[in-house]
Amino acid sequence: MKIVFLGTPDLATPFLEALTNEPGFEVVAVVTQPDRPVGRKQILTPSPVKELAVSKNLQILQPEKLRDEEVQKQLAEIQADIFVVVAYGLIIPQKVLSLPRLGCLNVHPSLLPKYRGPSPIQSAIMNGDAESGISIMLLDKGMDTGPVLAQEKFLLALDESQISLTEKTKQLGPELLIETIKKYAAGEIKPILQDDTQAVICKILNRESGHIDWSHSAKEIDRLVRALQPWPGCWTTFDHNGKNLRLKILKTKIEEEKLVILEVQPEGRSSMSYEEFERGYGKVKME
RNA sequence: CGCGGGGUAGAGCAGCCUGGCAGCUCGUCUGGCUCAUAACCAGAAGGUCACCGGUUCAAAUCCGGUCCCCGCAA
Repeated sequence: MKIVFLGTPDLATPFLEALTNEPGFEVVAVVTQPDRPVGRKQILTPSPVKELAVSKNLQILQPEKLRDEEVQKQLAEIQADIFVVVAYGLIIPQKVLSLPRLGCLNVHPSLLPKYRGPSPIQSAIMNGDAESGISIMLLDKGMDTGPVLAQEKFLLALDESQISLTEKTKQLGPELLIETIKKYAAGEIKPILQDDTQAVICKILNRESGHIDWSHSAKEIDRLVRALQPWPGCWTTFDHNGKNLRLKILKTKIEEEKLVILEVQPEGRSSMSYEEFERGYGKVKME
């Protein structure tokens, strides 16, 4: 089976890894976002998926847009049986979706139709859900609206974080994906349409999403911190010798219904425990 | 050359603007108090003020350069 893989961040790499290791599967091309300038020095950096693809000597495509006709022609010539999309991050036009014989399969880290959209992992934690999961679905023209082929459900830990939930997805997802592709290709799966009335749509996150509103409850703030770490991260500001500085809140916990701040990082400084912070900066008013 | 903050005792910070004894909170060590303690009291050790050069009677502080860490932005 000839597969084209579309993905970009670290989350996508174990899926590509699993596909390349599976006997009978052949990843004939990898599509990932163009190298982006990263960090303070704006160094042009390849995506994690690209790095993996390079190490496996796979053909790589990095179009700025999939709307580009030249790219579409290239993808058509590959004559893939199926496209697999994991956190690609760019819109895939209808024309491209209809290229492969078996369609375009997507891994989405939530129990669709819950958390359609770009921040399913963070949303599940932010909302304090007791369970979440992974869905394998067929892409159609809507955003995460296509029929579902398989789902795996699991419980969330009380201190579940974006990091741990992402890790869970990386551990459980690839196997589910491989199984699903096999069964689907064999005609053993009947795609189940999503119940649009149950759909929950999550928003794209940005820096401001992590700006802590101290009028919120301790539990809400704790969940926000767990959901947004490491990106976009939670922060507040405080006054230090007349300067208003930003303070990243890296780690918190709930103790006796109260919010306990465990680890912070002041602007211009490295991360430190809250005890250390308080020793040096004194009691500060966060706003 | 995208914008900005920082490097001072083991940790976290002040001091720099306006040059003049190296400070604070905590930790460590010693002794005391206590049934006991992370508490309290008394005392002590611990510093190449990132590095290199310049100015000066005198530099953590002013000037120039180098290295390293970080926030914003992307």
